[in-house]
Amino acid sequence: MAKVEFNIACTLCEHLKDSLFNGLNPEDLSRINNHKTCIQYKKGQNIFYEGTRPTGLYCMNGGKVKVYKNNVQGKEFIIYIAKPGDFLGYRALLSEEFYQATATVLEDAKICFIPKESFFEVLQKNPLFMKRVVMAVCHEMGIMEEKLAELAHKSVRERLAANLLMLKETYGMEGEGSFLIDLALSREDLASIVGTATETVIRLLSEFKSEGLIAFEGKKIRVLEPKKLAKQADLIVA
Amino acid sequence: MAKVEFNIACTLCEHLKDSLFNGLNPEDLSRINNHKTCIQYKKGQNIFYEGTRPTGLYCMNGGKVKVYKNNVQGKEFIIYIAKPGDFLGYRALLSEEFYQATATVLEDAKICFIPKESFFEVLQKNPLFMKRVVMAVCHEMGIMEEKLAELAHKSVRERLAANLLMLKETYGMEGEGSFLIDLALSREDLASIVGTATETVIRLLSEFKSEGLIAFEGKKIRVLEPKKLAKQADLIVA
DNA sequence: CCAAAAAACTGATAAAAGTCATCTTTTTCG
DNA sequence: CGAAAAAGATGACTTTTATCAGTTTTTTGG
Repeated sequence: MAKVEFNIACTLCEHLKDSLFNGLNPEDLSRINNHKTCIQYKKGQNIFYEGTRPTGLYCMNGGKVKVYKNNVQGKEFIIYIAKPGDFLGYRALLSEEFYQATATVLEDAKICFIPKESFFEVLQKNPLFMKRVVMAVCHEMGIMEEKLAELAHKSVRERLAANLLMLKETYGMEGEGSFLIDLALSREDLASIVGTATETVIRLLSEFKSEGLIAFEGKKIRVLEPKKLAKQADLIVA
Repeated sequence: MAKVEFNIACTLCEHLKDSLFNGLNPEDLSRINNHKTCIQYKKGQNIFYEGTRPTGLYCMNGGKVKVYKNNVQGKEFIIYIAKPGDFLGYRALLSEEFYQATATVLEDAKICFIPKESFFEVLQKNPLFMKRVVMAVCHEMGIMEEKLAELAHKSVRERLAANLLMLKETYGMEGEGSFLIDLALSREDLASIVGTATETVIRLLSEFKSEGLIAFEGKKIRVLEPKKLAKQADLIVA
């Protein structure tokens, strides 16, 4: 499958406002812009692989990408789902390690690649940008700590509810007093997010559905009762 | 309980070499040194609390500290155990958020507090130090990703084995062809590291003991067979 | 040093969730 | 379009692990 290039100036990128590049001075932004390569990926294609060395930064311009680790038996655990505006693969780049996870396209994506040198150059001569990157990394780390504690002590039912709410926050489109999670996620992928078996997710989803908390809309899930779902997630021992 | 101060110059600190402050130029190190307050803590005392705002950075000079989150039912999940040379509470400081975890002394500790302003000043005027901090944060994040995947897909037995090996790597003292984990950890704390119930840890530890993989030495654990323990951890479907 | 508290341990039981087998529905692609 | 593959769904069963209740051992502090 040949790689299809596209091109769009960073200054004209509709997702610049959601990205860490937002606020960069014109000079630095043009440095990024002049060195980037933009590629269109199809669903199922890989962006990078666990165990390989990063050579630059990926910046999402369109689509959705899952970042996941494979365990010995080949079971996936999804660490993150990237959306337009997000950086991809910056953790390993900044710690100068190999990728610890693999990135695969969930929904056809447009992704810009910025070579390591250009990114580091801008990072080094722009303390404010550096500060914003550090803040973002540390914020991400807080989310991970939260996830760890959740994984350690919550039931699968609670984790599924919590993750549906999280997906609603990030990908939710409001309408008809409810929220459509705008992400075509297979049951298997949802299981890899929650950290459970596919069958268990299927069963719990249909429970949530019959309890009127969610509805299915094609491949997508509509959250009908966020508050009731939050009760399911919170483990409130009333 | 009155706080007991102590004082030691950063330049003379025996743990400087293990710390991120290592390699700092004399001027910057003396700035840190001149603004720090060093306090001795007893076992059980708290360093900081979840939900409060960080006002500076803690740098460990002695002892051990657990950093953990409490869930709704009061169950702990231990995110990290800090040892001399480690920074404490820098994540929330750098992301300018509230602490998301609580820090409590496990073994009597000596800890230096560096006010936010001094730390940020050195950070801003010293790009190399900034880079090292960023690398450390991103490395930490990689460890968390690993832990997440482990928690999601490994059994308690495997996780216990993996965590014993991890503790051996960090706190292990070689001797008699085996490694003593130099950390007086209660069964409850070990359960909070593994993410399981105390009773389960007790049962599995005595299994490992009767299988000759570990031995008990007072409150501490000696790893007798790291390789066999690794097999238990790895989930090798032979 | 001794009583009380905390930690460690043990056994029984129940609940949660994984696995396996099978079937149906949907999607993909030649 | 239609066959094959993939995804979704359901039921039966097993395993793991949490929970509860109770006992023993160790630690702590007056």
